[in-house]
Amino acid sequence: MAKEAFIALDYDYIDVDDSSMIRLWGRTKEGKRICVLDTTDSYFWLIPKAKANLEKYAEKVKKIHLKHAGREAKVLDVRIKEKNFLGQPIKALQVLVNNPKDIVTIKDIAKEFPETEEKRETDINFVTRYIIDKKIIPLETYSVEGKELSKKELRENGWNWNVDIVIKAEKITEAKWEFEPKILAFDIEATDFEIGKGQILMVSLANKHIQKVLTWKKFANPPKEVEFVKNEEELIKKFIEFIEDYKPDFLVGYFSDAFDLPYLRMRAENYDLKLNIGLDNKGITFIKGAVMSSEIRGLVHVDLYKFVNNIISYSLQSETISLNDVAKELVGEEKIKIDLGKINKELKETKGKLGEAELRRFSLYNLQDSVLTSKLFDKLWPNIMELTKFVQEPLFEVNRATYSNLVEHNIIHNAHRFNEIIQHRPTFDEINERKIRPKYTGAFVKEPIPGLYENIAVFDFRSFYPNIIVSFNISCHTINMKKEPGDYETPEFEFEGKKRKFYFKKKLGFIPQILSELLEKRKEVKAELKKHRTPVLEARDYALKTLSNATYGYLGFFGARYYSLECAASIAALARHYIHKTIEDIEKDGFNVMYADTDSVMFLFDKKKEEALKLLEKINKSLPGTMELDLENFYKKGLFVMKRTGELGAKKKYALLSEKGEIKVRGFETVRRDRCKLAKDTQDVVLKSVLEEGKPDKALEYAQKIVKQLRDKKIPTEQLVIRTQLKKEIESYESIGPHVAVAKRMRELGLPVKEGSLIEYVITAGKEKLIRERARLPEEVNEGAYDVDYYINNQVLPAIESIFSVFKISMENLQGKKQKSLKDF
DNA sequence: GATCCGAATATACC
DNA sequence: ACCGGTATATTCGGATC
Repeated sequence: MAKEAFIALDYDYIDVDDSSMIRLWGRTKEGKRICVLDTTDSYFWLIPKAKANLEKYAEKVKKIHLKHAGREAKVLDVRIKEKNFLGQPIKALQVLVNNPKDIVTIKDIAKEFPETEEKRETDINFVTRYIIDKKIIPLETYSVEGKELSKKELRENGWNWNVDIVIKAEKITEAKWEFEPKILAFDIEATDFEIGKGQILMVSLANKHIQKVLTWKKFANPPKEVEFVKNEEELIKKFIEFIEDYKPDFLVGYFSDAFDLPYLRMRAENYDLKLNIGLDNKGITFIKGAVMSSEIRGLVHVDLYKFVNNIISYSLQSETISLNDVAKELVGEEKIKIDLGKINKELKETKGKLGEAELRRFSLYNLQDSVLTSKLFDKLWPNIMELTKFVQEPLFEVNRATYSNLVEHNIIHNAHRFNEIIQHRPTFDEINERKIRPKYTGAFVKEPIPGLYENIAVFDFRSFYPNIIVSFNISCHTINMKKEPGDYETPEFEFEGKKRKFYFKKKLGFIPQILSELLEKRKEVKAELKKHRTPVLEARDYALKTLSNATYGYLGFFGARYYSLECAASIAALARHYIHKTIEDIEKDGFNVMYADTDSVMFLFDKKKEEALKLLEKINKSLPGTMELDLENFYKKGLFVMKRTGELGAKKKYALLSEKGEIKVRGFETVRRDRCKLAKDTQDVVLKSVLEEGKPDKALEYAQKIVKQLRDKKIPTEQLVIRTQLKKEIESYESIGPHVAVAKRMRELGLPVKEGSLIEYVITAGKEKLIRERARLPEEVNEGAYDVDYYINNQVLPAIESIFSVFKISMENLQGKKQKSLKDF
């Protein structure tokens, strides 16, 4: 009997005889690479029609067997069990089969039986099934006891795996030990951005201890990290060798799912090389979906870009999620600046002959990318780890998961605690039906009256939507269309053209319960965080916040297993009800509520802080369930402006000055990335001088100075660059805006533009009427060639006009008076 | 040909 | 296709005078 403390980093399953075996790929406490073999039942559920004779039905199902895919597909056993489904207790058949791959064929036969109402859990991956039933959770540490397979036994089975030890598990128990992941970050440089064209010039590898660049482009005085190889083929061989020798747990890249690994594969194929860097000796699996994934068995491929894009980006300040911007914000370091376009052009024009200095810099650039990726991994590892442990799906999946995936995984991995049969993934037809349903009414936003205010209090609901779900027990399992005694109810609201109410049973549903546990855990973590802040605790808090906040959106998402537009609409209706009630309560106490958006209210507290706090307490006493209103902050000043069109106050646009002197800007051009720097900076100065000093006149002088500088062409072009993202394929635009026109130009120039690219352009002066006809790439713009009028009238003035109009300073009517209009400068 | 207005588009707020 | 609705602002592009 062998015994090893180990951690499961990766999971898969293989056919053994007629059934399937789970492989847990991981690391032992001593640092050996391990593969643990284990088994679990493979099954799905049949939900019978009400009149079905269960015993007879079970006997019939039990007899299903057929030859399929070179195997005997058969039902091993059928068990009649008491289960819950959609909140109702039912009797269901658990159909155990010998191989999970046969579930599809067997369920198709069982589906035709007259007794069959529904089939469920046929779309649960066998790895997920294993994790649910055996509770061997990814990234948790265990101890395994079992039989170690000898080299001979492995050979006999044809199991040529690149691990130190293979154990057939007999017993797996929890065991606490510290795991430090051994990672290797990598990055390639190639002559072309497009996969299928060009070749690989360099590969860099890095972690805390290693910095290495492999290249066949030789040059004098190379940095010490650079190792020259003969040619591209040798480069790929060395890369494979290095990984084989170093034996990392994770191979980490940035955008490597869709670039580095597919590129490497393509070039390796060119030399008949196999990228056998996985532990199963099977190379890399490329999973083509809407976005490509590259999976290496046992050596988990982490693509940090996916994680940042799906999960982290919403909490970042960065305007893009490029490695440069993200690393700058999260690890305080940037990429080495080189002109990749120029290098690629030179490579093409001189058939690959770059200057020595350029190559040296290029190699350092390549290395820095791996170094940044490695550091970014260290920073994000607690987040990835906490989410993985919490939702209990393998690291590879969590790395690439979206919010809805995470919410759903969390539900799936908890359903068994409630004896629930898991709802199926929606079919193509169901998705299409859901997509065409009309939108429901969402949150309430109160229109502010434009002006500069003093002494503002802000209250907001703590985790508003999650707490509504919990307090009103909202889920597709608990919803009632007609009121039953004791039901919770929504206010009356318009839903799909009718005035109506929805009702929710008192008996706690399992989704609200999972959510309430989540909120409870977050409370504990928050309390813990008050005592001591650690990266792991912060990451745990972020994971819990992410999951709880995404639950409401998940319910209204057409791809969700537990989709319910009625529930999502009910949550929104309750949110509207409680924000209105809060506004009324505050107004009843004599305060002036000037603004509200979704879960927050702003009102003039008139220097009566204590009274405001007392009111907060009073409101809280009247709130049901776990709902709670918090004091967000007190502010010294707040500015609200008018919409550009119409005489209404603009929603979602304000600036506040806190008592500590910090300015909080929302919605203004200052915080928008599709405005030029000059407009944003000018607005920022104007906002600051209005809020901090209360001096609009001084701000006006500043604005006038900027306008004059513009007219005199003293503003550097870089301040006038407008950045707009290409959100679709270039050809699919109906309306060609400036950024689309520029993207087309870039494509003609051979520059890399694709969906998602941030297009930079400057508007130049000229006779052409349309703006897009005068939009140019920044590098195309000669000094002073920019269109002064455009930047004054379309960029700078719109950003400040609305602020000045609060102080009755008009841009037009100032002509002839003591002060001059901005347009005169 | 100038002008008006809705549609298309991007981005932010919560 | 990969969580929801609410909201502002800009530019295009076609209709209208």
